[in-house]
Amino acid sequence: MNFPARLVAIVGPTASGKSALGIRLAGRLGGEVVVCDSTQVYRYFDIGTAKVPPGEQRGIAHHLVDIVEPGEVFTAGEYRRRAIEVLEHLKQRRRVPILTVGTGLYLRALLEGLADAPGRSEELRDRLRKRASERGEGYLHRLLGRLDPAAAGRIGERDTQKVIRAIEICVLARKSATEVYRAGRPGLPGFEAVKVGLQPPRDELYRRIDRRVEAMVAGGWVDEVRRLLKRGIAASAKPFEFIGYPELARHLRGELSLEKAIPAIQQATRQYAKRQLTWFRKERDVEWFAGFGDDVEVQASVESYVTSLGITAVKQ
RNA sequence: GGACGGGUGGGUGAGUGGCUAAAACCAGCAGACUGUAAAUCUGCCGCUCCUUGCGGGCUACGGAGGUUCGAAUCCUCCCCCGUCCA
Repeated sequence: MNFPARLVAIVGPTASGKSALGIRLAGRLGGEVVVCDSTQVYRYFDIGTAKVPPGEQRGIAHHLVDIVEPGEVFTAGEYRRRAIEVLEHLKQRRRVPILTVGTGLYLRALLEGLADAPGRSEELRDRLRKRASERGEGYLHRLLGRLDPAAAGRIGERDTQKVIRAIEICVLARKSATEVYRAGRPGLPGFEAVKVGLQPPRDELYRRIDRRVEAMVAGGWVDEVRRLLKRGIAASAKPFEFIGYPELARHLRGELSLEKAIPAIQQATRQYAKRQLTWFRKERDVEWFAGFGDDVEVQASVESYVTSLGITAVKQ
């Protein structure tokens, strides 16, 4: 009853074929896909976030997609809570969770847990930002220096986003963020993760990204953005920060031609893929595969790796 | 054919005699990142050598000459691009 259940986490940069591999593994192992992606949680933003359309899911359940409205703020902490619910549920039904991971922070939040720190406070953040604009550059960092010198030391002065979060923890927890972190992280009790990484050759990945962006546009991405705007979703909503959406919104306002928007989106996507690789490279205990997840040979070797660890097909 | 304007490192583009291997931005590469993470931030970014140092050498601002102690910056000629006049 209480022995740890296994889960498989597929990590890799965007367009490396995680979804295809996830569906394939889920099909073979009697599993269900649990998406670990900070953008696919948002409803209505479908094409640009590369959600797998229902028609291509091959009957495999996909969890943690379309769970929040565009106007909502979603966080790593919230992801962890929601994911744990899903995992417990799958465990009860003896289904193997197959995580397709684009957002490294979310995987870490799930597997290692987050410190017992206070959540976001929009009010506090607004106050901090206001004071910062009055007192000028460096104010927030100096404030953090007083509250938590160690944190100020490791966070760059210009990294306002992280400086604010650290101050937020200090103020709300009434002790330094460093101290809060020192208490450790809870991990993910009851589960054991098998991590599989996709790392196709960089040049091939970049080519595939370029082609995929073109395919997305050909597949109606611009219309999707038009509908989102028409629907009244504020251009300031969070998902409108995701790659491609700002560019296409500008295009629809007549400020950017499609001929210029497409290369810009391709470039931003390549840069994103690079950042993902930087993150995943230092992820521990990942078994790496040097190809794309939709390649049948890669699929076969991942499958045999996973089954060799004792994760085998459950009788249907 | 003539008159102007311009040719700078992968790109855009500053620089009008030494402080310039050459601002800034972009691209690229590497990295950091415990509640915005498709975010945010950092470093490197001509070649090369080593005793890795605010170190040495070489190459570089369209081309070739020249002036000067010293030139991306001044002069001459040539080539190319743009605009205008014929």
